[in-house]
Amino acid sequence: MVTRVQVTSVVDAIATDLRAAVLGGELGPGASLTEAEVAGRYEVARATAKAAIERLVAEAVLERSTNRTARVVRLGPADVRDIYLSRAFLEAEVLRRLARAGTPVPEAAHEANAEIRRRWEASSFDVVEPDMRFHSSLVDAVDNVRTSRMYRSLTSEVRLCMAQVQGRQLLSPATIVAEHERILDHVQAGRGDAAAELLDEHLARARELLVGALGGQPGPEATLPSSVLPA
Amino acid sequence: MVTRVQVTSVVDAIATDLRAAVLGGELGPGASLTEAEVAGRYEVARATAKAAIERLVAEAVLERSTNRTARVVRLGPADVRDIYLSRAFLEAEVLRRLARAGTPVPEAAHEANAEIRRRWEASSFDVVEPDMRFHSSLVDAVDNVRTSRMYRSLTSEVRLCMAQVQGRQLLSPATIVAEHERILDHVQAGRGDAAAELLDEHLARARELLVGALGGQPGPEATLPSSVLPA
DNA sequence: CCCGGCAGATTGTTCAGCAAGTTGACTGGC
DNA sequence: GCCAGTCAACTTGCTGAACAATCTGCCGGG
Repeated sequence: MVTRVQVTSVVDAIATDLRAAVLGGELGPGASLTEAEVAGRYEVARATAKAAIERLVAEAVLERSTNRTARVVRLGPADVRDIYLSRAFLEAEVLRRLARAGTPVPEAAHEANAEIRRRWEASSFDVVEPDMRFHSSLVDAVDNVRTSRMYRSLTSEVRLCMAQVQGRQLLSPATIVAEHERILDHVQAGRGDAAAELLDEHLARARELLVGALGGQPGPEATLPSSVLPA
Repeated sequence: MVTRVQVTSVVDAIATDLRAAVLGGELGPGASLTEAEVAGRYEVARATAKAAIERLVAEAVLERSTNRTARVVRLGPADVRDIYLSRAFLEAEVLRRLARAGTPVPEAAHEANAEIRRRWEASSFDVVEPDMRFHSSLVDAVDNVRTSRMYRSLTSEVRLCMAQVQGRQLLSPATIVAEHERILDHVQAGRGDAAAELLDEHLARARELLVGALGGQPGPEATLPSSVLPA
């Protein structure tokens, strides 16, 4: 049997650590990251720090323009809407394709949803990890590497959102579990359109709560019944 | 009035030039690109060449694993299917949303299609640029920066495919123009599902021709009538 | 013929340094 | 007091040289 080992370069390790720091909230939005600063903190050459920073800029974790120092991105209401809408685009179509192709719902999706339920019953409200896992497992089920890759970049930004609203309560786990369940049912039964519609509402609700937590005004659609939610 | 100037760093310029070389076919699939080689060719420091190469690796124009020299990616039949399927995912949903929201079809889409027709009437068969523009303009019409960004990374890979089949004739311009026209009609009339279905067939056909040109075996669905094309 | 090891090529990373660009504070004029 | 211009400190973009670790191909020994 072949066991693959993950060779991580120094740049990799630093990028990973910095990403964790941002996602963990140790580096808040707008925090500046100088090349020399990073180089000093990890005791590496400036070129190495530069490479790590550039990688995170490419990942949209940091932002920087020429000759200016990198900062942790600050996601505003417009960004959240943009992110959640593109999520909806991808995921809705994925559900339709899964339903049409009759692909059985992946076990991982059920498992992830069960994990949310378990945490909720254990009075834990930190369910973003299994929630992400639920959605990702569905996208991965279409077995398309580019689609999975694109979705991963979106989840990374969603995590960033979560880090920036730090523990603020959003959708209740109970609601999440129930809606996920219904989505899976629709997919399993081949009702792609229904699944897509439900997902749209699910994401729209989460999105507006997130926008609210970030201090934005609710979108116009937030006051309409979900059945007429615009695309 | 404020005019924005595009400041391009050396790394930028080199990456752009190398990308053009790959897309222009001067660097065929599998061609190796040493850091020292690039540094020498442009008379820059190796670190600069390295950065340019890494950027192209991130763009999936080049590929490289640790301690190994970068090569121009060679796209196989599996890659083409993967790319075109993810294109279909994104674009189909875009068409549905445009149709549902009643967004008027962007002028740029009509214009791009007209350009294809003009070139065809001028007996030119190089219509990939306006073809791409047609599809991109539709995606851009939903006005979602992340979606546009994801689609752009796909078109970049499609261009790479085109570079690797070098002028081989694929879909006839006449077919392309007609199908585009019908897709626009469906969208304009609010028939999202019909538009999505048609797009699926359009892309599936292009995909299998491309796979054939790359020497792959046609997919199982290629022999079925397009009406039952799987998702 | 196969295997091991050696030499050259290539990458990962460091260090020191310079030019250009940015930032912020200080100063002088109004 | 406020604005504009100047200047110094900080920061980034890029360079050139260097060294260790890794990879590749070749050659000789078994």
